[in-house]
Amino acid sequence: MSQTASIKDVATHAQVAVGTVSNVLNYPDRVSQRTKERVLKSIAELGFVRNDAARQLRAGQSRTIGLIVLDVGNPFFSSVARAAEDAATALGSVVLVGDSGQDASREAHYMDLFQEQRVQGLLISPVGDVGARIDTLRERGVPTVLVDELADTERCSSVSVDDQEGGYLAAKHLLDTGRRRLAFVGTPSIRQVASRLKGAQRAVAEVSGASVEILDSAGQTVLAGRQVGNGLVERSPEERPEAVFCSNDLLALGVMQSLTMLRTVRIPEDIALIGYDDIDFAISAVVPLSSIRQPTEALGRTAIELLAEEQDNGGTKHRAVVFTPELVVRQSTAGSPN
Amino acid sequence: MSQTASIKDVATHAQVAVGTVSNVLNYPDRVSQRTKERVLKSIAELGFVRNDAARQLRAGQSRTIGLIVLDVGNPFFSSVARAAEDAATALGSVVLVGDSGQDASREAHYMDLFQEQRVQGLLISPVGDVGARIDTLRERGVPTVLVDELADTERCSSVSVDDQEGGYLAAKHLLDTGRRRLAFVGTPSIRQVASRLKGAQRAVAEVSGASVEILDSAGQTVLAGRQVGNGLVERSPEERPEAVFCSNDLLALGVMQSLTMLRTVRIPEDIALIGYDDIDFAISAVVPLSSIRQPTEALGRTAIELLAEEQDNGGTKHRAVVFTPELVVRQSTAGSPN
DNA sequence: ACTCGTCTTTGAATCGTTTCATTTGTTACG
DNA sequence: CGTAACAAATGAAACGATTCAAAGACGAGT
Repeated sequence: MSQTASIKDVATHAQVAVGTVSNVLNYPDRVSQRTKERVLKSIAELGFVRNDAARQLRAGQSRTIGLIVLDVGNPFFSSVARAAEDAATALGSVVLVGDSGQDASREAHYMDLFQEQRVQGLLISPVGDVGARIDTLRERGVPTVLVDELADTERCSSVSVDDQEGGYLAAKHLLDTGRRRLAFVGTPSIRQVASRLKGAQRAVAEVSGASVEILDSAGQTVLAGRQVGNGLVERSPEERPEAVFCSNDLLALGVMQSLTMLRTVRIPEDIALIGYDDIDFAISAVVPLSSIRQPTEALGRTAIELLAEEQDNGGTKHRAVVFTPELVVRQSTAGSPN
Repeated sequence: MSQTASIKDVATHAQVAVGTVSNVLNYPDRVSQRTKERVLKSIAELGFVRNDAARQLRAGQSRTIGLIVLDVGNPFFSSVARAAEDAATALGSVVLVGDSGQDASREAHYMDLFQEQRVQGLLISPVGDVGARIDTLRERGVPTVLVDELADTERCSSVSVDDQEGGYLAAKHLLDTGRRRLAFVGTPSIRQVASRLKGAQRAVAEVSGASVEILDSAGQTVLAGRQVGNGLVERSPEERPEAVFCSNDLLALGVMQSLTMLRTVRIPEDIALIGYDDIDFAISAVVPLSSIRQPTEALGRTAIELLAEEQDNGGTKHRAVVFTPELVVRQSTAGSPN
């Protein structure tokens, strides 16, 4: 009564065979008008709802796509995730989002989970070394697309943004506006961050007398940025950098909070500040934040497209799509120092 | 070879019965040390991974909890979602997040999906009228907990925050600091927004000469806020409100962007501004934003707890937990007008 | 009346687990 | 030596859908 009705119950109720009910659901054209009506009526009366587990078991595959991101709280990733979800929905699939929190063991946990769920495919911003697992998945027919990370196209496809170029753009901009003593804030143990740093260092190397100091942050969050900012405020003015490049906007906003809190440091006059990602909140910061914009929607959409491609070609051909980031100048890097 | 191994393959390989393999996985104590080792070795060699669909089919229920939110891009909801995920993980469950985007049909879509997945339970911030569906789910043994919405405890449990009180606190604060002509920005068709408005109106009614104008926004996003803000900037100074209460922080940040863009309006001198939710970005806004803080972690955690309670008592008893919001004063409402 | 072709319907087999009543094996004790 | 008691291993049945070869229904053509 109150329990869920199965296809068998529907068949009994409508006085047809189970196969017929299944046909009504999956191949309506094969069933005569009269029978179809009767079956649909029974379905409605019993409140029948398909059991997805049974379907999947039979089909051998789910309609689910796994997505593992570094931090869902980060607007960059939530934007990518949303774009991926929309694209997947259009294809009749569902996206399951897992948050690794930049922790390799949580990442592994989600990979296990997704493998147990027999996902159609996997989108992942990797933390740990996932190469071997990706190989295993590919052998078993589960294509993987790296997100925000360049892949070896022998192995799998990827969508990414040229992080080194982004880092170069940011540092170049700071140098172009007259700053020489730069600081880089971030966690270089993360590959994207390391690349951005490398790009920045390349720009610095091009200008004589320019330098870049590395400030390792404890994470990539607003809180971590605030800690780094506090450290800067405590320094004597001459020891402070003239410009700070943060490896993402959350960090930059945190640094900005610390710097502006005590009003002893002015942005951009004393210290210029630039972030990365151009999240929606960058423009409405205390001092509107310059940043490097990444095409998040395109990333999410393309990731799903590449996955579909792999499914079509049986996971034999891989493609690496690389987008180019864009400099967005706002007040936080305006004018020049002195 | 490259295909996935089943429990049967493992059994053959380890020369035991399928039931034994299952026991190794689920009741290791029932199996002798020697057999266990042999089976585990086979599992490793074949790279066996449990098929979750088959497990669920047999079990009749999944380890999944569905969560439907109004907007994952909103830090309020992403924070609630994260807390719920953490709490669920501790219980060995997984949370599937669906974004209704405040659209009843997308909401219905996700409810269908979750029902097909035979979720353990459902957490939902409802848009449309979901009462009937919740009843159906309950009859079928799927408990529901309303999130950020007060429930009729005859029907289901809920976790919410006293929105009317929050609205009252916000408006009272504006009035206490001397403002009289208030404006409320939001979409009152959303219940939470309507309650906040009601609370604000109550506060206004207590002060003679005070008034509140309602500015209906097209959504609850930064963009919608910017549109409303543009409208305010265009008004002559005497037609502008002295204080603006936005039904969430995203709107408030949008309004702030418009107002500060042209520098003709000063915050808080000309117009005081207060938001709602106290998202992380409120503090780092152009003018640090006053807001009403909601206990998001507690909401998410408690939602999962209530779900667990319902599972224990068979969905017979329901409980409505209501949290109290808190005023957070920052610069955007400092001082007094004139 | 018979055959052929087309359209519809049937129901057993299958997917990969878990469960549980049985069987088999081992040890202890009278 | 017989058997009770317990531990370990077995394998068929069940979960609920989809698939597909086969059977059934019906009309048209000869």
